[in-house]
Parts: sequence; C-alpha cells; structure tokens
Amino acid sequence: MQLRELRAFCEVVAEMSFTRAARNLHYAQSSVTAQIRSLEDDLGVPLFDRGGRRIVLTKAGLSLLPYAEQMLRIADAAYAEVAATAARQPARRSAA
Amino acid sequence: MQLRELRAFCEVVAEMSFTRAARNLHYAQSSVTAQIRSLEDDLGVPLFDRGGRRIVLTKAGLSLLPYAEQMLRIADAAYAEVAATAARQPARRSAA
DNA sequence: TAAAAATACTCCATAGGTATTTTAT
DNA sequence: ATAAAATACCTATGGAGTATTTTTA
Repeated sequence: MQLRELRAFCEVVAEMSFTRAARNLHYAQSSVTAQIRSLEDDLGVPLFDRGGRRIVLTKAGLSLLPYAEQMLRIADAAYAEVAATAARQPARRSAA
Repeated sequence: MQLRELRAFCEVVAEMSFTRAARNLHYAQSSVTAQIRSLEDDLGVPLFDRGGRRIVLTKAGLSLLPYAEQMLRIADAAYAEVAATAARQPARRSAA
C-alpha cells in the first residue's frame, strides 16, 4: 500500500471512472488500472467490480475508502507542517 | 512521500540509527539511507543532522514524526479492516 | 456500436543490493 | 581504530506510457 495508489483509488471513487481519474491525475488510463491492481494485489481483495463500462465499489473497497481519505489528509497536513517548521527554522551553518 | 519511506523514517527514529533500522526492516543500510534521502528530497528539508557516527532529528524531522506514525497506524488499521470485510463478504460467482 | 477497462508491449526510473570510502568519535 | 553513514556502482523490478483489444450498456 502506497500513498500514490491511495490517491488514485480515491480519485477513481470520486469519479467512478478509471479514465476520468487518470485525466484528473495526469496519468494514462492504463497506469491507473495498474495502480488499482497493485493495491488490490497488496490487499488480496478486489476493490471494484468491473463491468467493462461501469465499475462499482466492492464492500472491501468501501471499507478502505475512509482510511485512504484520512491517510491522504494527514499526508497533506504533514507536508504543510514540515514546511511551516522549516520556515521557522531556516538551515544555518553552525549554531543559533 | 510514500508509506515505505515513512516506515523507514519511524524505524530510524526509534533506533536513532540507519544501520539498526535497516537490520530491523530487513533492508541494506544503503537502502535506508536512500529512502530517507528520497523523503528529504520530497519534503525539501533534512530530517536528520548527520555526524558521521551519530544522527539527531532536525526540528522538521521531529514535526514529521507524529504524522508519520499516525499514517502508519491507519495503514495497519486499513489492512485489518479490509481483511475483516473481505472475510465477511467472500467472493462469489453471481449474486447472493 | 461506442465508451470504458483490460491487455500487450516497451522504456526508463528507481528501489534495493554489494562493496567501498568517508567521517567523527 | 572503529563503528556508522555516505557513496559508487550494478541489477532487476515495476511504474508509466502508447497502442490495441475486449467488453457490455
């Protein structure tokens, strides 16, 4: 499970489409397919039921969603917090 | 930022040693070095001050730590929850 | 039949390893 | 002198792309 894959997963859920998720994330459609498959392999369970043209979240996929969203929110917060800390604490040569 | 790197980061902090962290995680020492560098590149700020033989967390590194720990906890919870859901919802051929 | 996902393939970046060098205690 | 991190280098995996095929609504 990697954050990159969770980002793709959340976008696919938001769009309910691999193709539109790929467009939004600036990936090729096949790359999003691969990311979701990688996530499914890692978890050992399908996250979507595919019907060629329509996808639906599985129960497992639905159960993953809130965790994925929370991890991504925390990741964003971490970036912001680290940046803020670095801004308060500029790199210096020796000691303060 | 990837969960793999955050796992390495947390283990390095726990051990305050790249070498011991690598042993615990079954990585080579140089791989842990690379993961931490990748994380630092991504965040744009050093996470440890290196002194050849002793490392200390930077302010930025310290600020990242709770976020990293939380993301890893949630990841563990996600694995467990998805597995539990899948166990309740075994794959089936057609409909229930 | 047409829109969307899967697949086949290619390419390249990078994750991880081994071996060595540098560094600071 | 030595333990630990950095570095150099190599390999293999897999992430991302293009093009095509399959599927089903």
